[in-house]
Amino acid sequence: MSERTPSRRTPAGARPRRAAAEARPYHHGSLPEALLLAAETVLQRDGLRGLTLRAIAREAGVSHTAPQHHFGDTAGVLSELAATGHTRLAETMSEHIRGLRSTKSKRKAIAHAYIEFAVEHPDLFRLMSRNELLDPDRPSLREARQVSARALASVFGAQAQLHQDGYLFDGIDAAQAVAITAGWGYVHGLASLLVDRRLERIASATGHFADARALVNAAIDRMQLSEDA
Amino acid sequence: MSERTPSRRTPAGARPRRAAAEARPYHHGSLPEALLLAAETVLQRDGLRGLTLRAIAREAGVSHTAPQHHFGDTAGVLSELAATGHTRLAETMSEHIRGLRSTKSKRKAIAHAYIEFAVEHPDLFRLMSRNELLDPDRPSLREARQVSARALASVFGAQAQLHQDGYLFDGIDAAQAVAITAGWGYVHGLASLLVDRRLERIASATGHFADARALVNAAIDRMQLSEDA
DNA sequence: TGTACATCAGTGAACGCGCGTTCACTGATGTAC
DNA sequence: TGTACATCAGTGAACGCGCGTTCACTGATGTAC
Repeated sequence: MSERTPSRRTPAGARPRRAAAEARPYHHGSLPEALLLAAETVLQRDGLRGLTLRAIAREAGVSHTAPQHHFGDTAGVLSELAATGHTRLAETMSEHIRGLRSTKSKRKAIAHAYIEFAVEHPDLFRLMSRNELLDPDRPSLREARQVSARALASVFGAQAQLHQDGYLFDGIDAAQAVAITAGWGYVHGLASLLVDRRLERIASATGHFADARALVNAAIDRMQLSEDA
Repeated sequence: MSERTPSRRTPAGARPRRAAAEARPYHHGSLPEALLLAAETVLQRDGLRGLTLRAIAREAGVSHTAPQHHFGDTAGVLSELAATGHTRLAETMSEHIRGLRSTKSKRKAIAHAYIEFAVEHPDLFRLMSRNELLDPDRPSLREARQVSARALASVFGAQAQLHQDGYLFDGIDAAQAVAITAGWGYVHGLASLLVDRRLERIASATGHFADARALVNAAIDRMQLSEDA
């Protein structure tokens, strides 16, 4: 809105030269973080289409060349944003399965966590899948994806000892890879259909489900939950 | 390329006034169809980002206001394009299950058809899911979606007599809706992960699969194929 | 069979917009001596 | 403790680009009489 918004986090000892500027220091201090926050705000408000370098800068209240300085290009910001998404998704999933013992309950729980994340952050969820917009080789994104993949693999990959460090899937056998793919695919598909509003009609046609989310929940409960195929 | 490409379909009796124009009539005759073809060419070549009204017009060799004339706006063209995608997907699926008897074999076959379509037309497949870019109320899109949904429902929806006309899902019971959602979700998720290149690593880590597609095929063969949950 | 007129299909110049990028700059910080 | 200088962080004006949209137009077709 205003062109000179006062900084939200003015360091204690800052003595600004220009009185009119009201305590906004020339250097932001944590601009990259602030830009990512701004990016998410823009994403939620205007969708992926509105998520431009200039829009992010506007939202953060800095000049429109500042984001470029830190992230290089649009793909850079989007990749960092997608990385935080994966990190948060992984956290949600871990929380949901914490304390659960049976594979069955863990699978249900992680599926619900995945769906919940997608529903609560639909645009972020979509962004995380839009590889054409991202730079998949960015270390932060690579790592964050590995973390969320690890969570899924630990629950859907049956008997496995997954490598905690090093390359995530090194040495897993084919059956396990298939199990992980199947579980992930199922959950990802339900989440995608739900977020893209493709299930509205079928959900309402039955008269049995309050909404599409309820239908998806039922589908998760029907999920192949046993160890064997 | 050239500004005056001769029409591909000059009507037999056309007598162009300007000799230099080499038989391109003022009226195209089938511009909407030609524009959709051009749109798909652009989509394949430049991706969704490059799919603008002007690019489509360039590709079709007409003035850049012509598409607007027929489709109104970008969402109009994209919706029509998505509709043709759904129609073709439905055809592929129907072909794949033709002649098969067991539910099991039909489910496998329709899943493979879905995956195959996604792999062969990745950008079109993605477009079909991008509801933000489409006008879901366009009759052609609505109808085409219904046709492809019908194909899926006929195979994943267990015992049902599906309504052949009228509202597709009218009166189906909850269990059937869940079964359809589950089947569709599974297949859609696998297709999405595959198209978005999210399965490369896990596929190659096993040393067992030639590529991600092979992994997905294995996941389909593992699919829950029986009638009961 | 001809003429007038409405309607439809497509053109092309012009517009304003927001975008990413470049560039010379200024303000602040850190380091060498 | 001070001074000089390099480096980093952020600014703001200017640019060219492709986009969708508008508008007055022209060419072709169909219909009424």
